[in-house]
Formats: sequence, C-alpha cells, structure tokens
Amino acid sequence: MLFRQLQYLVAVAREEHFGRAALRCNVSQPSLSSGIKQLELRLQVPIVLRGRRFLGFTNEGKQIIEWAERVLSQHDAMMAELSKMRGSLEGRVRLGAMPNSSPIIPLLSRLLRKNHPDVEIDIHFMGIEETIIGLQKYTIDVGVTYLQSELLSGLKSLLIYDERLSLLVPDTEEYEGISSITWKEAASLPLSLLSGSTHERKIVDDAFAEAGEKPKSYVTSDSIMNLIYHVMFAGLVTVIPQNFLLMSGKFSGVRAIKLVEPEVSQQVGLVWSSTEPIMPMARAMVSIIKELKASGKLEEHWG
Amino acid sequence: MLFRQLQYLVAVAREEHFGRAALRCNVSQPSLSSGIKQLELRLQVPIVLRGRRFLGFTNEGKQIIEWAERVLSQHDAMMAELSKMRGSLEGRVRLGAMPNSSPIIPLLSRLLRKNHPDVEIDIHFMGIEETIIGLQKYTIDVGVTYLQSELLSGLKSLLIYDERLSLLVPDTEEYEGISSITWKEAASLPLSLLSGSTHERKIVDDAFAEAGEKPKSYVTSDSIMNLIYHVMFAGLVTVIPQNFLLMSGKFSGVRAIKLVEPEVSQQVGLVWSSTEPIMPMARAMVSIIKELKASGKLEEHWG
DNA sequence: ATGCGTGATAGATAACACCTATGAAATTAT
DNA sequence: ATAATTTCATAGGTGTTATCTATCACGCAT
Repeated sequence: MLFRQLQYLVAVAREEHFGRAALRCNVSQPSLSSGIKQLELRLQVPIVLRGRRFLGFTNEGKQIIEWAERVLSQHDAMMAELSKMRGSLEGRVRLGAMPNSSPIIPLLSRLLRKNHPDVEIDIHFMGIEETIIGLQKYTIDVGVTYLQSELLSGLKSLLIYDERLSLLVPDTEEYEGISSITWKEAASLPLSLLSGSTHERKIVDDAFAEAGEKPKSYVTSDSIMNLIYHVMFAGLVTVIPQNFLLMSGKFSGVRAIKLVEPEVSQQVGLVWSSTEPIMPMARAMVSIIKELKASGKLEEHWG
Repeated sequence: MLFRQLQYLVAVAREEHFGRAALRCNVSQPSLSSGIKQLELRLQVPIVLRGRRFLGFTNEGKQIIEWAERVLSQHDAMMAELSKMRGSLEGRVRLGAMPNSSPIIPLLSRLLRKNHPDVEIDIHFMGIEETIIGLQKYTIDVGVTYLQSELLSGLKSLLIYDERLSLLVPDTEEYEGISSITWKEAASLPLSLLSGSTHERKIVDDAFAEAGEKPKSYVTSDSIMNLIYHVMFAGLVTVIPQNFLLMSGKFSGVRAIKLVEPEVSQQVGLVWSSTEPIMPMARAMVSIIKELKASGKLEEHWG
C-alpha cells in the first residue's frame, strides 16, 4: 500500500507530528510510524530525522515529499474523475486565493456546494507567486489572482471580474458629499496601507506614482480587515478594492469614494494548470466561474 | 498495493493481452488478472471488456488508463530522483522524436549511456502534435521536434541544431559539378517527397511556394529512408534534411546539393514539460544536450 | 472432433497493514 | 530532584491480500 504510505508522509510533513498525522490519516500512531519506516526501507533512504521526537526531514526526505505530493495530486484527481463517472464528483478542491479576492470566494463556494455537494473546499490565502508555485507543485488545484502577471505562462486562466480601487474613509462630515477623489488629493490624507512588497501594494504605489506622489503610510498592516478597522476606529483612510465594500452596507461607519486620475483596474481571474486532460477539480471550478458570470450573480453581489 | 495494479493496467493497455502484460510485469497471469479485478472492485467501475479474451476497455477504463499513466509517470520520476540521490540515476527515458531527427538521436543515446549507464532509453518516432500531446499526458518524458511551432506554449525547450534542407540526387553525370540549386530549378526535376500533411512536408511545400512553384511528387512515401532508396535505385530526387547525408559517405550513389532561394532553416530542439520541479529524466536529457553542444561533437558528427 | 490459445477459478502460502498495549527517552511541571 | 507528560518505537496478535501453481472453461482454427 504505497499510496497510503505517501499519504502518511505528507501528513507528517504538514503536522510535523506523528500522532496528529496519524489522527489526520485515521490510523493509529504505530501504524503510521511503521508505514513511514516501511517507506524508508523500500526507498532505501532515510527520510525523517529521528531523535526521540520529530526533528524534521533529511534533504532526501524533503525532495521525496515534493514528489509524493505530486503523485498524490494525480491520484486524487483520478479518484475525483472516477467519482464523477459514478455519478457525483467527490473530493476536495484546494483553492489558493489572494486576500483581495476574499469577498467573492463565498460566491464560488456556494455555487460549488450547489453543483457538487460532496466536494469540500480548502481555501488558503496566499500571494501571487505562492499561488503559481502551488499550481506547479500541485499543492493547490486552482488559484484566484491578478491575471496580468507575467508569471502566468504555462497556466490557463479565466477572467472573473475587474477589480477597481476605492478610497475608504470614515463616514463623517469631513468627507461628506465627496463622490470621487484623485490619487493626488488622497496622498495628503492620513493613509494606512497594506504592508510589504506584495503585488497588491505595488499597484497602489504605482497609482500614486503616476499621480506624482509617494505618500507615507501612517499605519501599515498585512490585513485588509485590519485596515478597515483603522478607518472605522482610528479616523485614517485606506485604499481597498471596491468589492470589499460594494456589497451594500456590510460595514458601518465607513464609505467608499471612487479614486480617479488614474482609474486603476486589475483583472482578477481563476488560474489553473494547463495539463491535459484537465484536472477534474479545476474543470469543476472553471464551469462554476462560467455559470457565475452568465447568471449575473456577480453584478448583483456588489450592487 | 495500488501502484502495482496501475502498472498492471497500463501493461494490459499496451499489450492488449493479459499473458504478455503479466510477463512484462514479472508476475504470473493469474496475479495480474486478479490485480485488475481488485482494481475494478476498489474503483467500483468495470474497466476491461471481458469475453473469453481481451476485447478492449470500457469508456471509464480508457479514462482511468490516462490517469494511471500520469500517476505512474510521477511515481517513476520520484523513483528516478531517489536513485540519483543514492548515487546513480536509474530508470527509463521515454523519448518522442520526429523522424527527421533520427540521425542525431544516437549522439544523445551515446552520451546518455556514458553519463547514466543505468538509464534505458525508449525512442518512439512521432509527429509534432503527437509529441506535444505525449508530453502533456506524460506518456513521454522529452521530445525532439521543431521549435518554432506555436503549439509549444507551456513547454520548455532547448535548441539542439539548425536543420537545413538539401536536394538529394543520384551521383551521376547529370548532376555532376552542381553544388547548389534553386527551389525553382528543383521543381522541374523528378521528385519524390514525404507524404501526408505533416509539418515536415509543409516546410518543403512552403519553400516551393515561396519560389512560385507547386511541383508534383512522382513518388510519395512516409519514410525518409525509403525516399533515399528511391534516389539510389529509381533515379528520382528528393528533399531531405542535410544531417541525413552529411555524416560522411554513409550512403553511396547519392549526393546532397544545397537548396537556395530560399534557404530554408528550421530549429530542432529538445522539448519537455515545464513542471516544477523538473522531471529527473528531462533534466538528464537537458544536461546531455548542453554537454553535446559544448563539446563540439555535433559539428564533428556532420563534418 | 482435436488441439491451441486465452483468461478465469481454486486453494495454499507468505507478506504485511493494522490494531492494542507497552516501553524508552526527552521535556515540562511540581 | 522527582513526577508527570509528551512523543515516538517496539512487541505480539489478527485479518486481509497479493502472490504462486495447478486447473478449468470457452472460443477458434485445423
């Protein structure tokens, strides 16, 4: 049962703990232990660094894990294909999404649940580069990211929506009646922005740069939710994707103002590996996006 | 032991015969039979059409085979990676090559044997489209084809050499002293050309078209060797890649003449899947090509 | 009919994947 | 220091199963 052993191995890699890994695999801890040992015996190479507890993997082990994940990914895809042939798609979609796409993910999962009630969905938020690596290494099935990246060669993609940037401000008299604002003007306001060197932050910086500004950010955070809270409770303003606010009035005490000169627009879409045949989970997600776009639910979602 | 069962399945698919498949897998025929049956049981789906002999596969079976090949491809890659870690690369390279590249393949296999004596090589000649499909379906590890095809997106490639076309003529006084000839002139000679709608034939047709000619082919064959024989024994002329003849005097009674106006040149290179990490067999072939190009053996090979 | 090829079936055996119970070493708490 | 806890390995037993050899059943050709 080599497949099982590979599953044990990746479980140990994820949990870094034999007991929890066994739990995740629904076997007893000794079974998992001996499974790993059998694997090392058959592959003729030590994999786990063992002192009286889990100490990590050997270099060979790390490589084996990468391959094991690929093997299992294909295995799971085969099983999914089979379940579909038998009637209903079963299994798990591993979705890698950029945080900016967070508000629309529920639309996807809702449709997924409707069309394929037996499919679970694992959502992991990650950066664009990480998403692409995940697709290449088969640790995720599909990604949701910006499409215009150069990194997407060798991958297939499908547009979901255009992301527009807005300025989020407190709903006070200071900003009353303002329906649009230029980046230049915004630069002089008390800003809180996303941190780091992410693609998302770069878009904002580029837009300011195009308006000849290089504003400093009073508060820097890696969480959009946290930025919104800063607008609510600290009187700062921030730049967020429109879709975070356009679902009518889910946040109170804040308002979104259109940012112009320039009007920044980014394509957000589904990305998946261009293998042939297409992995069944990826295909399922693609048809869901198509259904979503055709149904008009997207526009409805954000008014 | 699902892996074994998948191997049984693809063996049956290849051999279309249970006994030979068992032989190939080094197990007895009943073992293989029950292995297949176990697989059908576990996957809950009939795979093989059974009357008192092998009658083909069900539709589900055909799909399962595709996935099985992908799974096993990753499995074999993992095993190869492991053997490399343990000292020497072991396994089998599945090479898909276009027939035109036939003369240089021995150079590759010779270097492969030198660098990796434990690696076997399976050479299958096939068309460009077939090669690309094979790479996508993981039925081959690397391909040798023309590089300028549009179909190569999502694949990695490395130039091996430039293919030039020559006119092959009988070594008689009729063609004595002629060292180059135009496509226009060649069009009026008794031609024998490759058949079909292959990429290789299209290049020849395009060259003639560029010279304003659309010659008819007295003899049409899908074998370059056969075309050469027609030049030798039927007094016809043909268009062949230079490299078929430039290895000094392996064919007697024929001569190659340079074809000009236009001078046709096609890049021939190694192609492989752009997965990450790169499959070990593909990596081995890549480094062999690099070594070959650096060593100057290629130029030496054809004078 | 007779013989041959092909795959399924029967019965026996050895391997092994799994379990529970327990042990040994290291870390943490008292 | 001593005890408790955590963590993984080991021991022994059990049921499953992958494999083998030997044989059978069916189709097909001579």
